[in-house]
Amino acid sequence: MSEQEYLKTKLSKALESKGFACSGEFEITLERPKNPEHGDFATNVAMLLASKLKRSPREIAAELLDELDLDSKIVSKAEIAGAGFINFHLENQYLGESLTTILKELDKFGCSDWGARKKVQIEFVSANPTGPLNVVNARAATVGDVLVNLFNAVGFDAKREYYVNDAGRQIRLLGKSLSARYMELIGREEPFPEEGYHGDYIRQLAKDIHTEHGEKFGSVEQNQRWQEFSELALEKILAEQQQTLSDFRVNFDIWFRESDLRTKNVHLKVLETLSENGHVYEKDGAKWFKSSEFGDEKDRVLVTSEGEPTYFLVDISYHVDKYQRGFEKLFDLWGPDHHGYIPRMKAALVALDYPDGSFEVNIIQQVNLLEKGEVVKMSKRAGKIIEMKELIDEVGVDVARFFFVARRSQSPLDFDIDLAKNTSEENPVFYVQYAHARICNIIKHAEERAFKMPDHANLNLLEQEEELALIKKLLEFPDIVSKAAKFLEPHRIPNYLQDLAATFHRFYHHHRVVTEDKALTEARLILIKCTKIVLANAFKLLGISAPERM
RNA sequence: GCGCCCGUAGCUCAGCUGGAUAGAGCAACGGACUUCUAAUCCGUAGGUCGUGGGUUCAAAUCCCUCCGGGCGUACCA
Repeated sequence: MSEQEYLKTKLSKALESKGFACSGEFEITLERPKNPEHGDFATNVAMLLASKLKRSPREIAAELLDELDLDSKIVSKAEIAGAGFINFHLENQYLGESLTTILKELDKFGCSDWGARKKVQIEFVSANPTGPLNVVNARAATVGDVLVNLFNAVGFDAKREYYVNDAGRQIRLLGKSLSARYMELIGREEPFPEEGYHGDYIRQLAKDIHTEHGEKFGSVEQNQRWQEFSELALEKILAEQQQTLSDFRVNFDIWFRESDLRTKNVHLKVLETLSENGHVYEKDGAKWFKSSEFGDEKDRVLVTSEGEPTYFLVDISYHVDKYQRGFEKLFDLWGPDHHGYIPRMKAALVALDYPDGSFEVNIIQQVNLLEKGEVVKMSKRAGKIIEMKELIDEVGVDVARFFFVARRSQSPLDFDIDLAKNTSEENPVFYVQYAHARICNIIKHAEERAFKMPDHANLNLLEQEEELALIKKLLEFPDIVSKAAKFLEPHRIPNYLQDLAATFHRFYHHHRVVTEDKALTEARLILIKCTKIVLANAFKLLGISAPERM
């Protein structure tokens, strides 16, 4: 049992036996006070009860305190403070011994099981296969990947999925664009499609195909050529995207193809179900979904007057398919340009009787690249776009991942390229990685002095302020992981890492690990080993490396 | 017009879902290498938490007004 659970149990028992509140009536909150003088944990229950019981909070706190019956081996001091807080101070000896939990759990330290193996899925990036991935895709890739790591760490069975929009109008346009470029290459005119894809990568693709296949497509009938070029372009661009993502250490469990839904007519079945339930009507030759009855601001078209299923309809069927594959909870990460799309998708899934709240969307906000303090203006027309691949080649995977996940994903991110490339003290990534490298070096140094890493030591010797601060910081880790997962806020991990690294560096500068004092050396070796474990576990969640030396 | 996101130190951002004196990093200034790596540490300075109201023992946090910035608002995907 963690010290938090211990305190909560004791508190709720005391509340009941005093008749202040029944168990489950409200949640007992324990917080970690900012000010160390306020102890390691504090609770405000007495203040919350004051108005209900019509008594002074401090009076209530005093009675609770009498009733608590705390183990003095765990809690050294419990006192009333301020307006009616109860502050708990943990016993140093207990703190030291709790390090053994970390030694025992190793790479499992920080994990929990509240997910109960529930199947969840995160769909992210899902960029159109009509061009290279951009920097927002890179941000989404990082956030999604880390979220899955977090979910799995807290006991869910979480999967990464990428939706490939390999059907519909855009793919036809892609084929036509490529065809026009190809024909141009072999000296034959073919008008470039309106709203076609102008990027240089299309020209490059045309060249590749020309080198590979020569002029053979020149004689193919136009519709046939468009079709073949659509497929060729799609597969090549998709392969490129997959390569970029895997170089970025993001590995999807499933690449789901929209065309699979279409060939199996899954979307038509969904249309049928919605119709049967009376959620569909016809107007102006189109079929509409009554999404406004489920919280959307207006109704939406499912099938156009020309008989084309809309992207929306197919997307609904995609989400239905996810449920049918056994996922109980669906998370989508979408770009900022799609947030208006959320209400209608939620509406559709509720209309189909999937539990409200089982589908959630997080918007990944835009990325502003900064160079020399200036925003790098990007424009598709001018062909000035920084691709995901370029950015990563430039700054490195570790740095890019850390930067992308270090901010709340619903806020726009300023990505300072100069800072990211900076391999000095200003770069927070090196700051945290350096802590790990430094520990490895100390351990190596200890071994050279014939100190083997001990299995156990007298951890009561760890009583210096910086040692205790470090231990407490380490013990916070499971809580940080849980909350990062619970609130879908992966940025808590980088924040914590910087905090932990700072606490460690401070300890390092105040105390030597390897000294003549054998017992103390052993205790401190265990302390830094635990620090190393927690750092490595956090790095693993973020998908960045834990360097042994720098 | 309507909807969503954002507004906290010069800059980039945290702030534990309502708690105690609002915190980091960078930039600035002053110190610390004969030591287990100075990619580090110690210290100084820096704030009307956009504005005005409300809710209460308590508001950066919750509700409303307004101001400013970004994005969206298709029988497109």
